[in-house]
Amino acid sequence: MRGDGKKAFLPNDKFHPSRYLYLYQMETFIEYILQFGNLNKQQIELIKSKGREIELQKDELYWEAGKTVRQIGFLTEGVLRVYYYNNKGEEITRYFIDENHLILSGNTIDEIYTPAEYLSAITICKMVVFSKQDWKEILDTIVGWDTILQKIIAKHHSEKISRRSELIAQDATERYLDFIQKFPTLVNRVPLSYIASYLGITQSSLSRIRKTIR
Amino acid sequence: MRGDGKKAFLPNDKFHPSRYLYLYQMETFIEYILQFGNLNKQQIELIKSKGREIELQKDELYWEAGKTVRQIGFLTEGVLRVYYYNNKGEEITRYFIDENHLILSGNTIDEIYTPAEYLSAITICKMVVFSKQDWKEILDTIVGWDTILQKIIAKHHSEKISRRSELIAQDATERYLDFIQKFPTLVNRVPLSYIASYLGITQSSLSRIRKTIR
DNA sequence: TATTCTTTTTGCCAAATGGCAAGTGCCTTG
DNA sequence: CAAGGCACTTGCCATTTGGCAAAAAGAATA
Repeated sequence: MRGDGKKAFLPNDKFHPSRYLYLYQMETFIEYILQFGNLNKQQIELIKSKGREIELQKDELYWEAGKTVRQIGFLTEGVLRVYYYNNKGEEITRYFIDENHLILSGNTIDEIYTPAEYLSAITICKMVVFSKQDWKEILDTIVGWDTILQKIIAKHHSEKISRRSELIAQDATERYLDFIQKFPTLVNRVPLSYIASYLGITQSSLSRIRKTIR
Repeated sequence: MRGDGKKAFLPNDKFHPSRYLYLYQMETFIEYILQFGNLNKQQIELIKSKGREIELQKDELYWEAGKTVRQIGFLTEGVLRVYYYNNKGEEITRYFIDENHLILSGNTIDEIYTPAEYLSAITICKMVVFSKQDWKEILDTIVGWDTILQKIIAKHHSEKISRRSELIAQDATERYLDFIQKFPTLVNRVPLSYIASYLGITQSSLSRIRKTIR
């Protein structure tokens, strides 16, 4: 899968697959960042030196409500979901996070961030993570980094708002059609019940709706 | 109303009511900003020198879909609403903006921002506005201004997201109860039809719901 | 105060969605 | 291959919400 059989690696080689894999995730992150602003080689090296790759297993928690978040993460593979419990104790999916999204705890670096919600992996996820400290160092070192961040945040922001508010004006069928149009890559990877709670309908209704569509 | 009859002003006096009114709006803005970070006198003066007060009449547009936004605004009095038209041509209220909120067109300064939605005044509104150019000058001059902004943006962001996503998991009655709890100051100032479209229900349903509640 | 315009409430009925529980299909595990 | 566990589907019926149009209530204006 990774490397596509182009090269054979020997263990302990500095190009050992695991190392290569690491670079691959990081490369994706850099590529993403460069969409929002330019960075020179030195700056890119700094970022690379600070990032660390992690993998989350299915259903593994990345955030937990009430527990301090100490990392900034970038998702390169997999799907996460953010959810909370409403006053009836039901688990409600607030939104999904798919590939190539930054996960900025609370958006500000110097503050301690304690989410009121949970963030867990729907599928196996691969991420690049930075400690808050390293992230702050990047922020202090790279001129223009904050501008890049602001752009990314603004983009995420408007995405989320518009997705959400359009949902509410639609009936259940329209919501689902909208969902598969906006998240074509998620439909087949995310359990029905999560999609249903995201759309604000019951799982059985969604199942029926799905039947009428095809 | 303003000034509360404490003083009598003479026309052309530098303390003439209109001048005083101006300062009052600006004062509110400064006060708001200071919640998010410190500024020295000189910095405050710079901001004051750049801001301009405007008043919007009822139903007057502040943004128009497809038209470039050239201002940053801060609402000190009144209520605005952001709305768009769905594919059935219905007007959907995306959210309300009440007192003490910054209206940052697209969040980034140097870009041209062309909204896809409308922003208009529900009541008479008083605002402090800055041209993008002046705003940029403030940004370039005041160290830490961007940090303050980021905090404000982050706050607005999480407010909006959580308000929206909680709505979708509730039935119509809960949505309304939630609304009056979260926007106690709006309920009596905003026409029923706007609230209904914000909550994703019809006006007549909302009217019926309101009857059952009290 | 009468007139008109706008906003909100209602009645009636249809359509959409929920609740619950059982059924089906698929995958895992022994 | 059998047994159990999930995830999804379905049936049946209750409840909620919508659609439409008319009535009522409030506001604005002359």
